[in-house]
Amino acid sequence: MSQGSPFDLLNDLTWSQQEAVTHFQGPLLILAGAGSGKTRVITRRVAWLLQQGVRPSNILAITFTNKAAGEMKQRVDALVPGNRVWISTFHSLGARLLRQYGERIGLNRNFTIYDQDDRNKVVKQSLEAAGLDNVKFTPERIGAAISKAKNQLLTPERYAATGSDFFTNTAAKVYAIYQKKLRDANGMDFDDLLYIPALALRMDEELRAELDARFKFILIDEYQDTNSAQYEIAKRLSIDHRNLCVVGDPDQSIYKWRGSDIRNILDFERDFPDARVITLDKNYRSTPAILRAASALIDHNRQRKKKTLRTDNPDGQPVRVLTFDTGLDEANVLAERIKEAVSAGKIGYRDVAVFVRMNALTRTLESAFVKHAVPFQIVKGLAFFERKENKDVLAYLRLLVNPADNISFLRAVNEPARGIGKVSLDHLQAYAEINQLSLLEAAGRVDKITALKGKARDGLREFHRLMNELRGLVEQPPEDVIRAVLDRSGYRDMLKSSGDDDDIDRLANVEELITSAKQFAGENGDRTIRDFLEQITLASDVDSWDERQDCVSVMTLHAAKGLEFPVVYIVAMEQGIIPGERSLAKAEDVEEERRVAFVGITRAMKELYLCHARLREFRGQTLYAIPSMFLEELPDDVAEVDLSAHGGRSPALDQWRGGSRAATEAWAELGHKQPLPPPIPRTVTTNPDAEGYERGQIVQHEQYGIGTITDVSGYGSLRKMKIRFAVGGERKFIADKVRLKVVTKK
DNA sequence: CTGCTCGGCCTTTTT
DNA sequence: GGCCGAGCAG
Repeated sequence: MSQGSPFDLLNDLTWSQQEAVTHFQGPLLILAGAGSGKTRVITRRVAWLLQQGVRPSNILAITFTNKAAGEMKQRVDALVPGNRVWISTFHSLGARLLRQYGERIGLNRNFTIYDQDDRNKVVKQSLEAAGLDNVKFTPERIGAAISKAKNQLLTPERYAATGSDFFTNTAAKVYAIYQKKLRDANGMDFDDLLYIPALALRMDEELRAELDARFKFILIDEYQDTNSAQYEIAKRLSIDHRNLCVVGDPDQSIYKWRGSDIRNILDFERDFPDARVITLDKNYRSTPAILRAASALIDHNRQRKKKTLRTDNPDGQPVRVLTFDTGLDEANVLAERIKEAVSAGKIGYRDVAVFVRMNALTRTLESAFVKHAVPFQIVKGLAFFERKENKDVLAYLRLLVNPADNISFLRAVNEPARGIGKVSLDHLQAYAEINQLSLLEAAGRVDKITALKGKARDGLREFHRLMNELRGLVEQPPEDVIRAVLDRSGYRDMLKSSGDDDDIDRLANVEELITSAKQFAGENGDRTIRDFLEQITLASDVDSWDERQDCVSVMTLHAAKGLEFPVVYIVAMEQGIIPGERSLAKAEDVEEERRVAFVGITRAMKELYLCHARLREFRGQTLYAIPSMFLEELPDDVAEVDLSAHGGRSPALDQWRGGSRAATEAWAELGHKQPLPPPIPRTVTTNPDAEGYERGQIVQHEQYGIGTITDVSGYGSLRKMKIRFAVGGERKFIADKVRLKVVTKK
């Protein structure tokens, strides 16, 4: 497509799509069903606005991932070359605004972006500082509460007012300390990147007006997954220039747990009464069979505006539900099937995607694909940068850019070992606290800290000197800085001289970091270490997806949002996995799980396979798995294919339950190389003496199935216990009332 | 005081 | 399987 007349931008679009593209001024809500060409509409709309004479710098387009932003940039550029439209994620926008305008509100632009890991560390420190580290709330839980509060634009004080229970009180106290610690360390967590700009836009009218005038046209993709802070930013930037266009699909809202609020899209018309609403419900992606499955499933959600997806695509093969004996079988058979289909020339590896509900499920797939020599990639963004050795090196870099970054200081200071242990660091932290210094500054005054001596003292002095020396390089090309850090910190020598074989790999990894930085800087001459670090931290999982490679893509259902594949497998469609165990208690949470499944199903273009196994190894134990309730909700034309050893009546399994020696042989005969899990006795021990129950025993309950006894207390008729079930979570029972089969003794 | 090893604990989804 | 804390040796 060339940059020619408006006609070129529109002639392959439907009437509703054209309407959406050519709506000029005023608020616009596009309700776009799955596969209805929404990316195409946004991209064309940006190009169309440019053709209408809107200046590129007046357009702001928000996407859900950096990858989507990059793709949109490319497509807009192909339509209108050389434009300078601002396309990014909300978080990148926030970071950029804070770097640009932060000084107006007293922020240093060299802030470090703290990821969730860092956040939890600061929360933990804050818990300790508040003397609350003995309470039973985990840093993760408190951190999640703080995150939620920020997403709702609640300051610590206002958050404290939302509840008077013990948890809220504790979290509110910690929140205040946490926020101070963050500011002192010149750190921003993910939520701050939205929270601070949103509050600034609320309070600083001058800034708000300036940015509103700058971003005259705003487009937001995946609007159903925005949170209050993001909504506030969008709204505040659309007061003088009310050209806010949002695109989304309530059925694909899958980030409620992260603070996204489905009401943002449902109430858009209330907030903008004059909004034009355009519905795109024609699907260009999938076969009718796949759409029937998707619709039947999502129809079970009660909190939902009814919507029908239509398509003119030819009917393909039926959607198939595949049943396996075990998760291991599932993985192996998948690998074989994919390999066969590719060998037969029907598809390429790149046409296939395998979706999982949880990252933990990729491991089995990984080994099966390796075993069968099926090329694959696991789409998990930061895996490389999350390796210990790379995190260590990145900590040095972060500390160079931001000397106040105490979290990075604590990580780097004794890596390689400089003889600085926990106790010495406690002394250092106490001194820093009293004198209002960063840890690095305190390390520079180590001679004044009498409690420190010997190796620790020398080590800290040396570390301080090293960081000073390296600081001079901070504006140098990123790869040079990393090289200098490796050389002068002793990190490379440590890896080189160790006898550990793994350290050879670690060395290769940190060297690879140099390559990665070089590549990053090569794309644009003036990129610094700071930009490199920001890019890494704000990367999303899909950003690492390389579609140029001819291989099977394995990813979570969440990462799959926005993508499409000719052939899709969803594995482990089992109760407790999807819907997840923790969602079962609340109907609205199960509805979100259903939307997660819906997102997965609607990624498929031609073939869709929904897989489940009868036994699944999970968290170190093998448990019976019940097929997902969502499978029951599919229409009748879905084909059920039982790929278990004997059509579901496996003698191996029966014998295994009996625990006979023959079971091992039968098992091996079926091609299972793994040893058998512990046998489950066939003899049923109903109602053994209530005193006989012990922690750690695996038991079976008539209604809830297999579970593990997690706690036993009391005696006789007062004896109580807790059992954690594979499905349905933990429940309490009175020992001599409950009917249980003991499956394995401890 | 540091640093290693072992054992117990928990595990959704992610910017 | 992976992380954290406890316990122990140097």
